[in-house]
Amino acid sequence: MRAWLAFISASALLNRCLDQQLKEDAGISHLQYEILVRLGAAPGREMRMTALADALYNSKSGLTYQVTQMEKAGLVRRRSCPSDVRAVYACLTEAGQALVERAAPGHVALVRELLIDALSLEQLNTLADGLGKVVRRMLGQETAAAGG
Amino acid sequence: MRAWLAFISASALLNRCLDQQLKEDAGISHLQYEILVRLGAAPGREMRMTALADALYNSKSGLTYQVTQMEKAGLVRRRSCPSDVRAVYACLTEAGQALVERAAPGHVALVRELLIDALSLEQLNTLADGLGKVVRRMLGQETAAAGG
DNA sequence: AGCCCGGTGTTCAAATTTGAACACCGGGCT
DNA sequence: AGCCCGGTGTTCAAATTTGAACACCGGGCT
Repeated sequence: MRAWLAFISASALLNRCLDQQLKEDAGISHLQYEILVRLGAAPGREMRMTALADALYNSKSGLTYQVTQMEKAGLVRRRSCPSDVRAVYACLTEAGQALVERAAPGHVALVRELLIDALSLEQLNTLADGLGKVVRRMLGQETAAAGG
Repeated sequence: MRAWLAFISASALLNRCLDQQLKEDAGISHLQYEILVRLGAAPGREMRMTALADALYNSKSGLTYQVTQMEKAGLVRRRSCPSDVRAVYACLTEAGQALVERAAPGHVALVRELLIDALSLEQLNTLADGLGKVVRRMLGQETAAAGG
């Protein structure tokens, strides 16, 4: 179970550390940063609320809260969908775009320092392959796992 | 950055899934389960509050809250230290011990199913070595990272 | 003995997360 | 057209987390 212990420790520490840095650096949480990044990478810089929640493995209500906060801060804007009245798009504003661009270098550098530089290229590839498979398995059998 | 993406995805999914199972299975959160396990493994089934918080990479106030909750549930008991009036020990009660023993098999089985069984022995060793190194590096330079 | 720095665990308010309930709409069926 | 199932995003209360402030004590120094 050495792998498991290392995994949860690394996970907790990395999250804590990155959250800290982003908060000092850009005044946003790691989750808010991820929201900005996803929106920035999406076509038209906008995404459906549900799609965004799924991409971040976050609850719908949690996302509603965060988007509301970020809208107050001017980083994001809500837009309703013309073809489906129920749907809501979250759009990246220019201020949001500017903030990601300002925060990204430091964030990427810290990830590199804490994770990438600690490992060999081979270790990184193994880690990416292995955890990628873990993620695909979990997404494929969420109900099976809950049942058994 | 494939490794990084896989890592945070796996981390979020695993945590969510394990939390879910423990809540259904034993009525406790993943954090509470970890507290019980650490106490169970400690000599005398007790630990200083600060030592416990450090071991779980948790804040002191967060631990105070959780221990209070668990004390109400009868899983844990507070004991003050005779040699240092400031110190407080959290001790595992018999009910707490019984709960871990009841919850552990299912938890371990799920970890095995979701993580261990998805990977080869070689992948597991690489992952344990790599992430272990990451953890040691982070613990060694927490202040350095905050400064740069 | 007296002072002071650093460590201990708790308290508090504010922020965030969680999950259930909700209002509302789309689309398939008759 | 009318019904109904399932999906959309939000609201709400309760639980939890966060971080600063706090009260208190230990131990080294004089």
